[in-house]
Amino acid sequence: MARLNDQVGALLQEYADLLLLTGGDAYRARSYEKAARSVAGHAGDLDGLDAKGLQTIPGVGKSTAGKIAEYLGTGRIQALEALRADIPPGVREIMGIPTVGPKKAALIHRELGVSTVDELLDAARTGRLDDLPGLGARTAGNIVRGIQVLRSGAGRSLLDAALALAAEIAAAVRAAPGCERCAHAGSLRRMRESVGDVDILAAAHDSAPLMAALTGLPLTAEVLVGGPTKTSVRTTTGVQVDLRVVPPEDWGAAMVYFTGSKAHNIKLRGRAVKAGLKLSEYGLFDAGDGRRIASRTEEEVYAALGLPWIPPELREDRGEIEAALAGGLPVLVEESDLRGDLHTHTDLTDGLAPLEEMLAAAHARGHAYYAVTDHAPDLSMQRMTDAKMLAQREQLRSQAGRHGRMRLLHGTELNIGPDGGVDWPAAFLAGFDICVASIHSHFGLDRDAQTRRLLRACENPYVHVIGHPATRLLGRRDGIDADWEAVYAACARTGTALEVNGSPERLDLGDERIAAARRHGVRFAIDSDAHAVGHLGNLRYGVATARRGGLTADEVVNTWPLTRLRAFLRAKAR
DNA sequence: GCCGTTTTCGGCCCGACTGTTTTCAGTCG
Repeated sequence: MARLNDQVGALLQEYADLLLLTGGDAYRARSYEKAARSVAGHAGDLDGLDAKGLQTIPGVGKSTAGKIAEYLGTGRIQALEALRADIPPGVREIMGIPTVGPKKAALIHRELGVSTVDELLDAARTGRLDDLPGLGARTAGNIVRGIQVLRSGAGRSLLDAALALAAEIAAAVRAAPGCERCAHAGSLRRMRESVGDVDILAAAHDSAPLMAALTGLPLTAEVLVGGPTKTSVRTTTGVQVDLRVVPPEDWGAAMVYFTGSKAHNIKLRGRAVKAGLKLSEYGLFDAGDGRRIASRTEEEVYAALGLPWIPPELREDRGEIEAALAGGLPVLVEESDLRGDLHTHTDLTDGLAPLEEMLAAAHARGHAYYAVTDHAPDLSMQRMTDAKMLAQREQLRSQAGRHGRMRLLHGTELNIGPDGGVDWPAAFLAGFDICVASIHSHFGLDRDAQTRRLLRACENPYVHVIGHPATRLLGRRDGIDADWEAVYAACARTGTALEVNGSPERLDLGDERIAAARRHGVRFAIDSDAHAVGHLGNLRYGVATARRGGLTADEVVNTWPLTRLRAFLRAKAR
């Protein structure tokens, strides 16, 4: 089950969406949206708060607190259920299609009776949308493309949600009588950016109590397969979970087998065959007499194949087995290598928490340094001004020494305009300790224009890091098109770091581009892009993505001591 | 619906882009 705060946040967001779809006051809807984000990002637990306590959360007033309290008490929100009765769930789904908002979704539903994405796709393809006022053939084409983008990521869970689900299930299975070990495997263990299902592996002599633990969970909506070695369920959130139970002595071989990837396993089995062995989920055996060679631990299985243990993030058959054989596996960066975070926000722009709270939370994470990088004025919705930024700098300087030995850097997240220019003239930029620069709009420019744009940003002596370089949103938006090889070369030449943005919705750069960029000698920054205290932990997903790209600690500038990092930042402006 | 060094009403996230229109509505970040 998702964290209670997230559940409530999702309900408030749904309420806001339904208000918009029913033509309710947009400001009212925005209030609920704001409350939804605020509640989800709230550091404390909602459970146990009364209506008065709830109102201490920013953006939560009397009315919203009442709805949350109602949910905590009864598990329902009457007002929400009333709106749900009016609007089919498919209409809200339609609203989630890029280029479709509440107005178009409501219009299409009202005029054509369309209430599912499939019906909309049909209506778009048969030209029925063109008859509606304000909609034309181009709109229909955009809707069809939008649905395709959405579908390409459909049915997949993002890394943070999948890991949380896996942890909850593994804990329940582990508590079952006779369970000796339990852990997640599959693409989730390889830390892919999104996963289609969640694989859980457990070790026990008797599987029945473990299977019962899974099927009996409140989050289990439906049992798809129920056998002695494998049980598959669908959760209330629609995710398929497979639980496999193996004898404890087979644990290592099963872990290798169920972690995959398929291509990695095929290569391992081929290697086994050549050595007169047979590898399966039950162990590594002598092909002749069937004698068991190895199976208890992963290390044992890999060793018997003449290989060192290979980190799961690398098991994609992208050369890791060859590298392992040659003794050239990279020593991958670990979360504990990170000394700081170089891209974070506060409530001065679109963050949720005030500066002091973010600093305190960052200090609690043990950071040696921490950069505050709120948005700059070109993102006009954030209403940044020179004066506000300078006041924040003063505020930050006054915090120096109040958070142990953590050093504070004053930075900003600049906006890379369509021509590659950024907010503020050089003289103002020179006042920052660090500048991240990111693309936030004009995603549709052609390849040449996007490349020129990124190259110009790299050439800017005050731009130290390119933030979320590809600008993708997983399952919702493909990134921009650019000549990436040219961008990597420019980053390497100019000493500009590329960000590995740890937000589970971005993971940008992605693993394959990281691997390509590092061949140019590019440096990277693994950042949380935190907009709330709870997001500071996003570094975990950034590290996982960096590991998939094969990064070592030395290639990541925020693993460096502050003096080396500062030298890197200074070198840019020379 | 929320909020307050313009404080109990009247603002609130502004500006650009897209696609449909000839002056604008809807969407997005």
